[in-house]
Amino acid sequence: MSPNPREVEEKLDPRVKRTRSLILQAFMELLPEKGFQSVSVQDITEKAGINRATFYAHFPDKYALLDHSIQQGFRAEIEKRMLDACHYSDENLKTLIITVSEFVSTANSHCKPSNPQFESLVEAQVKNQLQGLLQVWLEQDDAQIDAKTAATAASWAIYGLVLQWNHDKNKKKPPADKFADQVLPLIASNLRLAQPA
Amino acid sequence: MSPNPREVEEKLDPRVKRTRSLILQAFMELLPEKGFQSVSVQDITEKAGINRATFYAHFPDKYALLDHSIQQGFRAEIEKRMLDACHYSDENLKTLIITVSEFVSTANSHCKPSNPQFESLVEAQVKNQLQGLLQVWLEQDDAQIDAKTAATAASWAIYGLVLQWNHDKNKKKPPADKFADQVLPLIASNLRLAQPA
DNA sequence: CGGAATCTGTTGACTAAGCAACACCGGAGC
DNA sequence: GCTCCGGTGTTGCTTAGTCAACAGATTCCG
Repeated sequence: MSPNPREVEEKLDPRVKRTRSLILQAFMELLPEKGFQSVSVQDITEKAGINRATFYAHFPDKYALLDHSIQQGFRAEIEKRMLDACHYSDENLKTLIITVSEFVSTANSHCKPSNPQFESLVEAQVKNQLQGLLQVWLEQDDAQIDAKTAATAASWAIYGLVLQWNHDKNKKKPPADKFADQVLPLIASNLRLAQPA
Repeated sequence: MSPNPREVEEKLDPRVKRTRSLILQAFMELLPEKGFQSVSVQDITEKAGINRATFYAHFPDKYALLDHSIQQGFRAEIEKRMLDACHYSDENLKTLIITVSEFVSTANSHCKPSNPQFESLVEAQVKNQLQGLLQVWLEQDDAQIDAKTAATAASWAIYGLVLQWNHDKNKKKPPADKFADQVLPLIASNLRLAQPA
């Protein structure tokens, strides 16, 4: 058998766990103070107290590290609110939208000056996880439209709306939960097509 | 050339630095919550996230670890108050006495229930460093009594007085700097014999 | 008492991390 | 143009840390 995914997360060499967390932590501290572009692999390894070669044993480059960080960060937010392992409901959908809104908002504030590579990685990761999550929510029953299609549409819709909301600088940008209330009917009607008849 | 002592402290393998600090930190957190006797090597390595064998690569046993911890702790206090690298004066001597008082006091409070092995290690370490420090203070000039003798006497005197002071439970135990003022003349007169004529 | 359980030190084989050196690239500055 | 400099990936060799297993020692409890 190839290594079990659940094992990979928990029972791995303590050195590896340490090193990864040192890299992640150093990276997170450097991001706000230097911006993504100007933080170098050297900066990270220096702050983490590890050798530069060790970094490359874990990540191909700093972009992969960013990718991984976003993935972990968003996943953590999802799990914190127990949105994984639950079913579809308007209530849960609203919480999900709020989560995305806040995540995108704080993520962008972590990386100044704002950087297209950064933002597109956030977008890709978040949409991807959204899509997977929604699909699980819908997959439990048969329906008019298949779960994957509905999940894809909804994840793009949510992310697009959040982007627009987030770019409402200063003026009239409502708090995340007000925003969620506004867009909820739109997304919900979309998803109900994939709910049991 | 054998490895320079100054290099040993700074330019050593990052893994070694990490591991030692993990051990120290775990130990310090465990001491107050379990007491020295009931802290096992397993507890320490578990909390530090290292392998038990790795512990034994750094310290022969938990007593050696305690010894090292006390040494580091006291040295840090001395350096914080810049008592190393300075000369003899009543002012400096008073600060030194206060430092010892506070160190012994907080050290004992860190280890409950109080333990004879613990206390005797504190005593040995502190007296040893005291002796060395005082000797350096006195060594700068000729005098009636040689520096080593005076330093030894003074370090024992200081430690003995501090112990007595520290065992004045609750009642009438003055703060460290009042205590220092009381005993200062005693120690000072002792040391002045080793001062330049 | 006796044995079950737990902690201790120690060993040898394996793996991750460190280090130094390399070629390579892209920009800054003369 | 040119070099110089700083960052990037990559390599092979060394060293620290991990793991599992071992034989004592100690404690605990029926």
